[in-house]
Amino acid sequence: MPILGKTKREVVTEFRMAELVAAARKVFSERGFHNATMEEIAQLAGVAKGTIYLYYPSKQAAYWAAMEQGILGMLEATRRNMDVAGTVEAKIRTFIECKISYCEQNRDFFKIYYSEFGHSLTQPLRLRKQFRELYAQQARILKEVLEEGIRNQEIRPVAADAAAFAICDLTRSAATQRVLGWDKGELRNAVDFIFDLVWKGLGSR
Amino acid sequence: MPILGKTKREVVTEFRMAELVAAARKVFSERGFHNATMEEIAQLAGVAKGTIYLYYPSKQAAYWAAMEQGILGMLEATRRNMDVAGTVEAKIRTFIECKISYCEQNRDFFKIYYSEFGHSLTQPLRLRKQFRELYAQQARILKEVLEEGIRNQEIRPVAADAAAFAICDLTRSAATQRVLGWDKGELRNAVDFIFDLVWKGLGSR
Amino acid sequence: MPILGKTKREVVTEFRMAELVAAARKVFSERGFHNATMEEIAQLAGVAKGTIYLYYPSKQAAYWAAMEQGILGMLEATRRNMDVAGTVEAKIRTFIECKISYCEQNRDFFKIYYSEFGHSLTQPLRLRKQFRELYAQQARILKEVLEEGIRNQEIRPVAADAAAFAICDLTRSAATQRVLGWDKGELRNAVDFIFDLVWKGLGSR
Amino acid sequence: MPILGKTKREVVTEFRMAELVAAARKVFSERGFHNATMEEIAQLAGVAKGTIYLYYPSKQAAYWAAMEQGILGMLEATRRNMDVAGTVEAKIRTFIECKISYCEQNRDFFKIYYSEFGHSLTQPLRLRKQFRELYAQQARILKEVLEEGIRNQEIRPVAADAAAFAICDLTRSAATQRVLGWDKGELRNAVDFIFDLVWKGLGSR
DNA sequence: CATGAATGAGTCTTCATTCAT
DNA sequence: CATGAATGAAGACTCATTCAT
Repeated sequence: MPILGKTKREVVTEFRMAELVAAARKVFSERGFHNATMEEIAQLAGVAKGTIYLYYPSKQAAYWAAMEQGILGMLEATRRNMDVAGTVEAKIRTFIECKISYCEQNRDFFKIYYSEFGHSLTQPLRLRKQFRELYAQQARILKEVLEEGIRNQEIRPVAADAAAFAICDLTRSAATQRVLGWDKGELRNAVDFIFDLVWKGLGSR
Repeated sequence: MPILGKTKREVVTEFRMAELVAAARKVFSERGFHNATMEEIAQLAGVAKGTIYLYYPSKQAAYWAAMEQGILGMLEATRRNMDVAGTVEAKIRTFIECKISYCEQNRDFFKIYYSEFGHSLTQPLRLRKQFRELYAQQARILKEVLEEGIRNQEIRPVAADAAAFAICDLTRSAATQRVLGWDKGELRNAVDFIFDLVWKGLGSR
Repeated sequence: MPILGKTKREVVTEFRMAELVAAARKVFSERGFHNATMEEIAQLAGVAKGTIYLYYPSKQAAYWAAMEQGILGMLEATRRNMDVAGTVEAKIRTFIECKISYCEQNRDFFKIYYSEFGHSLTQPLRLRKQFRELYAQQARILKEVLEEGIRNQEIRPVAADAAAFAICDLTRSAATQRVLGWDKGELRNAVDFIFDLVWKGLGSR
Repeated sequence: MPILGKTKREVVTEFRMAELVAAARKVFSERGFHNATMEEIAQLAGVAKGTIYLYYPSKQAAYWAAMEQGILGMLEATRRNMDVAGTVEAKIRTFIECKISYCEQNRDFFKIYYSEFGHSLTQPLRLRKQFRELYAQQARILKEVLEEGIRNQEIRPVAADAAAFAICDLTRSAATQRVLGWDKGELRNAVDFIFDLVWKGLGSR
């Protein structure tokens, strides 16, 4: 007797997976990949160790799942809000704000995400590729906006991709400072600061 | 028979330590902290595993020594060159150029350094403190220059420390792209790009 | 509504068990006891893992069932054919031929059977007993024939049980070589070889 | 200060390895490969678990080392005694006697050796190859003797390799019965029985 | 000082078995 | 009867660290 297209079992499964991802995210964010143990994740999720392996084939996979879900969520939120914004200016500001705000509200994710940048130089190539691909998507969204700005002559003719990376990095840095508690000011101020820097720095005059 | 204030033993010790730091740097940079083994470091340095423990009390310590040396070197090089530069403008440009250039020439160090940012959110507090302290020194140098610029009215009255962090991050990002080979252009162009962004972004008009 | 003395349930049960034994035989023969998994057996039998436990209390039991069925089948086939044979000579030849031929036609069984000899030295005593008992039955059949031959003076007065074991072993070895494909000749030749060796070796002259 | 071509360390290493092989042999022979644990082997050898891995890269390797050493020992002993024997008849008898006697005196080895035959049908190909290769060496020695006998017309013109295998198998069976305690008679009798069977069975008349 | 053999705590992963549905 | 998700015990293997030589 499936209701709403889902059997009870499917609902349970979905719930379990969500719990597991959340537990994984929390433990990985607190300990880092290597110091996290499957045992601790299992306990936090309230299941036995073996149960994790019913949902994820390995520690790596669980880690990746936690991160990917977070990145996709951030991407999704950012994109949705940018679509609403009308001007190039508003879109860039929205991008900065959304990312910082999402990271602040999803600290566990942010810690994993951020530390993954650190790994990206030492990890085996295959894992790096996956991560870079997701990261590049963010930059791409921004790049298109920047290119629009350049066509409008709102922005001077710079290398759009380099600029996009720069904005991403500045935003990430700001997020870090807020998550770590170094910056305890208003979100608005942090966004304004970056946006001003960028908008003036790239401005056409 | 001490010569030049150093006994033979001290010279040998110093030499050994330098070799060990270099080996550690290389191995840690290739494998990351957790996947590096003392065995590999020892082999690369041409000593036995136990010997490392005569110079460093733990793996962590060896890691930290490798990183600290690198950061201090970078700091030193940057400072020396900035002192020569006359204007605020030149100093900022020098800062950016020196850091990128140092990172490009010391890739092993850079990889460790960069990945340490990733760890800085998940590491135990004590280690983070040490790292942050060194990192903050760089920002401080820059902050003073920016404050000078603000007094001169070359730079508009922004929060100097936030701006300093922003410049550090932008610079680090550029270094990353160059070390990873994503940016294969002239060093000059990368420096110009960041400098222009910053100088225009922070400029007084 | 029992028909032919069996209710529908009994028929289904019997069918299920036959399927399970066949699946177990196949998987055990391919992987060996330890590397076989209940999961794989279940899949091959087209049932869920838990279902196996409705028919067999443990992995060991399933394994044993697969083997026992095979041994009894071999014993039965051998006995039936020996009963038809008239002379001692014919009976011995039939024994050899039946065993080899049965093994060639039931390779899954043979692999388990053969590997069980290997286990028989390291297994806990209780399991060994069961296996040895079945094995001894074969030797006993042969022993009686040999004793008949000795009474007839067709065979010289040797220890009948030792001779029976020897013939069993020679036969098993021949079967192995055929199953492994080392001996690709006619079945007839293999049988002749063993029989000649034995008949001449044990002959009264 | 090496003495007799060996440093003290080498002597210790050699001793350690011998102890480990012996412990491995004992544990594997009692439990079988899968039920043996590295922990138990280590305890029996009086070392820590990790120490085993200094000498053997894996459980498999330790197992194989224990077996190989035993097979080579048996081969060596057999060959040495056969070389002394003058006639074909004496050589065959010696072969049978040596093998049985070696197995009786090295029961731990024999159990592993014997059980390996069982595995040889289910093991991955690579391992089987190694084992079969060693096994085949024994058969080859015998085969050459048989061929000599055929040339001498002491033996009727049979397939020498099939006969060699048959003798090996008969011998192994006899060894099994003695090791298991089924045959508690004189070694001499067991040897005589097999030899008579074979010698009459293959005899030229 | 230098060595490297030895240690053993620490973890991921597997899989037979159970049991609520 | 049948299911298959959940369990958790068990074990191979790694590697930082120690210490006798």
